[in-house]
Amino acid sequence: MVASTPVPEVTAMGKRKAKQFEKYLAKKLKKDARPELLARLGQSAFRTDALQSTKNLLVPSRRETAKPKEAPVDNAESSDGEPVVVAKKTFVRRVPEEATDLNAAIASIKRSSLNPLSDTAESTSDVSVEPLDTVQEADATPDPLPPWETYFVLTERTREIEEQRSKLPVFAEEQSIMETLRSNAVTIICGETGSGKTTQVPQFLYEAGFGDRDSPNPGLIGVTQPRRVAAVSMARRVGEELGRPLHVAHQVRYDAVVTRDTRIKFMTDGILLRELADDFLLTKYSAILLDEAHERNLNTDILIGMLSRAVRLRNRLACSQPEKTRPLRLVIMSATLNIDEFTAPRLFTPTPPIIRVDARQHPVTMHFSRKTPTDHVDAAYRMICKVHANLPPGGVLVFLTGKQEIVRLARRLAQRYNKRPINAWNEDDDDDGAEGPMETIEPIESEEDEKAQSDSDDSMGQFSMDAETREPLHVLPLYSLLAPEEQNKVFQLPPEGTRLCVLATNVAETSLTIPNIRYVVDCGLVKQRHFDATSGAQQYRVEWTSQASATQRAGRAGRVGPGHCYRLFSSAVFDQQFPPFSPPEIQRTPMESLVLQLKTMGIDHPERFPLPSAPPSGAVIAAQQSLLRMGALCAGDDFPRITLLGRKMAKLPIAPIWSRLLVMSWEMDEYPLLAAAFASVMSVGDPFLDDQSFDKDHTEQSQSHSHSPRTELAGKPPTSDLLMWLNALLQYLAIPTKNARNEYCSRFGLMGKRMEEMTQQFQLLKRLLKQNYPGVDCQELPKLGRSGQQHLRKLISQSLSERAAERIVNPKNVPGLKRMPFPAYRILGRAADDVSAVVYLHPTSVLRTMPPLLLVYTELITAPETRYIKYVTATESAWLPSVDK
DNA sequence: CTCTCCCT
Repeated sequence: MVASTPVPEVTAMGKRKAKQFEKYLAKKLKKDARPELLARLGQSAFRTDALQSTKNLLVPSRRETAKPKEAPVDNAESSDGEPVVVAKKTFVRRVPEEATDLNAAIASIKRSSLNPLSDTAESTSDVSVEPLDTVQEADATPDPLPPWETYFVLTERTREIEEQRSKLPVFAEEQSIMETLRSNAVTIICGETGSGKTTQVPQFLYEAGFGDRDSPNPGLIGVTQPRRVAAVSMARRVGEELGRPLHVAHQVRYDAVVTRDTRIKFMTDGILLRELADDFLLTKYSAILLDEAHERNLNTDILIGMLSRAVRLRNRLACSQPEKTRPLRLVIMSATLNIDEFTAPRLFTPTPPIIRVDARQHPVTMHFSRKTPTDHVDAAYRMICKVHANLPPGGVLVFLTGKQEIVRLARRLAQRYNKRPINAWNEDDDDDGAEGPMETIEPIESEEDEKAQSDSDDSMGQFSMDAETREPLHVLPLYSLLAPEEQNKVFQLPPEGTRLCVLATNVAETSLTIPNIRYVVDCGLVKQRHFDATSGAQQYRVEWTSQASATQRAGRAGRVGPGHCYRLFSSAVFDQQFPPFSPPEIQRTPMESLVLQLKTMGIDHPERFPLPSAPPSGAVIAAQQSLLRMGALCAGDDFPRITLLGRKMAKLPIAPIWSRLLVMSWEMDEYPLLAAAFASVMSVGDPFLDDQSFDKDHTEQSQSHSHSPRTELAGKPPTSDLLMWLNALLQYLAIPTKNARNEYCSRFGLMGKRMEEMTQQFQLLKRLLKQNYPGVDCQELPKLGRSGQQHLRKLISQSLSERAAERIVNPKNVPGLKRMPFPAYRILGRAADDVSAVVYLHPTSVLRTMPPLLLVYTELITAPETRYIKYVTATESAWLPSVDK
C-alpha cells in the first residue's frame, strides 16, 4: 500500500511512560489470547468466553450485573451454557418499564410466528412461550379497535396551496378515507402517481389530531418511502403545504431532523424496520403509512408482515389498558396492482378495506411493433429517428437495459444529430444507415430512409440538422452510476429549438421523473440480478420486464399531456410472454440480514413468518446455515438460536458478512478503527468508475488496467481489490478540502458520490464504536500498515471462506480451458469437482498481473460464455478454516 | 473484457 507505515506494536517510550506501559501490558495480554481467538474464527459456534477474556481488557473494571428487571435474553446463547453478560448494557435490548406489556407482545409474536394462520401451517404443538392473558384469543378473531375520538387541528395553509390541493383527486376522497380509517385498523389506498395520496393522506391524519400531544392520538404519523430522496423531498413539501415546517420532519440513513415538534415523520422503510427491532409496538407512533407498497421492495414487504402483528397487538393493548396504550393505525398505499397479497388472511383479519383514488393522468396511446426485433438497440435508434422526424414537440424517454447500451446509442444518435469533435468518440459506428426490414408502426409512416447522413456544416452552432426535421436532438444518458451533475441535466430545459431525448435504465421508471416527456420508447427488457440460494452465485440476466412495469414505463409519457408509447415488441409477446408482475424483491435476494433480524426479535421460525409473498423455500434455510457457519446462530434442540455474536452483529447497520468482521475486530480490539473503515467501504461497494469511461475522459494513452492510476492505490505488491478500495478511502479522508477531494477522485477515476457515502458510513460506524467500546481511540485516521493489512486479509478470508478459489497452474490438464491470458481458477469447496467450477479472474482486478495461488472473492459473475470471479483478495491456506481438495 | 436498482 502507499501508506505502508507499519503500525508499531510498541511505540518508543515517551513522556507518559506509565500509560504506555499499561497499554503495552494490555496489548500483550490480548496477544496471548489472540491465537486462540483466530483459531475460533472459523468454528461454527462462537465462543463467548473467549470474547469475555479480551473484552475485559477493553472495558476495565466493573461488569454489568444483570438486574432482576432485565429479561434473561441471553441465556441460550453461550455455547457452553454459561450466562453471558458481556457488553450487555449497550448491545442488548433493554426492557422498558411496562415489562408486562412488552413480554406479552413478545410472547404473542413468538406465538404468531409459530402459528401464522398461513393456510398450510398445522403444528402448534411446539409453542415454546406461554402467551399472556392479554393476547390469549385465537388469532382468527378480528382485530379489535378502540373507539375513535373526534379531534381537530387547525392549519394555516395559504389560499394558493388550498387551491392546488383541491385539484388533487385524493382531495375529493378525504371524507371517505377518514371514515374508513376511523372504523378500521388497517386500510389500503390505491392510487396511481399523481393522485396526491403521498402528500395529502398524512395531512388528513394531521388535521384529525394525529401527532398532536394533546389529542387522543398523540403519537407520530410515520410515512415510509422506499427511497431517501423521496422521504426528504416529500417531508419538505408537506411542511410547506401545512404552513408548519417544524411539524414535518424526515429521517434517512445519514440525516435526521426529527425534533420534539415533529408530528409527521417521513422516513425510508429501512429506518422504520430498525425501529421495530427495538420497539415492536412502535410506541412513538399513532399511525404508519407505507407508501409505494406496489413496488414490492424487500423492506416494505417485511414491514407489512411485522406491522400486521404490531397493529393487532397495539390495538389489543389499547382495548385492555386504554389509559396506557393508544391504538395504532396502518395505511398501505399502493398503485392499483395485485392487492391480493396484501389482503391475505395470514396477514390481516378482517380483510382491510380498499379505497381507490383516481389519478390525474393523461391518456397514453400504445403502439406495439408488428414484429419483435432481434436487436432492440437498433430498433430503438430507428424509432427515435422516426419520432423525432414526424411528431410534434415533446421529450422522448427511451428505456434500455444498461449503461453500455445507453452510451453506444447516445454516440450513434449524437453522430447523426449532434456534431461533436470527431475524436471524442473512439468507437467507430459505421453501421449507421444499416438496412434491415423495419416494421411499420402506427401512426408514423414508414420513413426510414436514412442515407442522408448529416455530416454537413453546422450552421446551428453545435447542432447539425436532420434531413427530415428542422429540429436538433438533445441526447442525454441517464443511469444510476452517472455522476450527479450529468444526471441533473435531464431536469433542465433543453437548449432552445431542440428536442430532449433521454436514454435511461430502470432509474427513470420509478426513482427519477423527467419533466415534459410526451413520448416513451420501450424495449420491454430489464437487466436483473438473480441469486441462487444454494450455490450463492449471482447472475445478471436480461429478460422481458413485466406487464405492470411496461405500463409504468408507458405512464411516464402522460404526465404533461396526452402521450404516446412505442413498444419495441409485439402485442402477442406482451400478452403471452410478459409476466403480469415482476417478482417481489424478497424472492430474488439473499436472506441473511432478514433471518438475523427476525431471530434477534425472538421470532424463532423465520420460515413461518407471515409475509405478503414467501421467499423461495431454500432461501431461508440457506441463510440460516450461513448464519450458523458465521456463529451468529447456534444449533438448538428445536431450531437454531441467536448467539451473543449474532445479537451484536444485528445491531450494526451492515450486511451480516461484514458486521461479523467488525464485531470480531472490535471485540479483539485489533485495528477496530481500520475495520470500521473497511466495513464502510464494503457496504458501499466498488468506488472506481468503469475503465472505459475513465480512460476516455482522462487519459488517452492508458489502455491497460495495469497502468491505470488505480494500481498506485493498490500497494506493492497488490494483495486485494478490497484493500485497494480501503486505501482509496483512507487517502480521501486525509484530504482536507472539497476541491482537493474532487481532484483526487478524478485523478484516480473514483466516483465522488460513493466516496462521500463511504465517508458518512465511516462516521456512523465510528459513532457506534465509540458508544460501545469507550476505551477505543477514535481520534486519528487509521493507517493501512503491513500488520493491519494482514489482520484484515485474515478476517476477509474467514468471512469469505465459502468463496475461495485456487489458481489453475497447469491448464493443459484441464479440458476445455480457454483464454489463458486471463488467469484461470478452480472454485474450492462443495462444487470443486464440477467442470463449471472453472472461473476466470475478472480483467479489472488489480491482481490480474500477479494472480495469487489462492484467493477469496466476493462476486461470481456469469457472462454468456464465461464465469468470472470479481473483487478478490489473496489468501493463504492457513487462514481458511479448511480447504477441501 | 464489463454492472439493473434500492436500503439500515
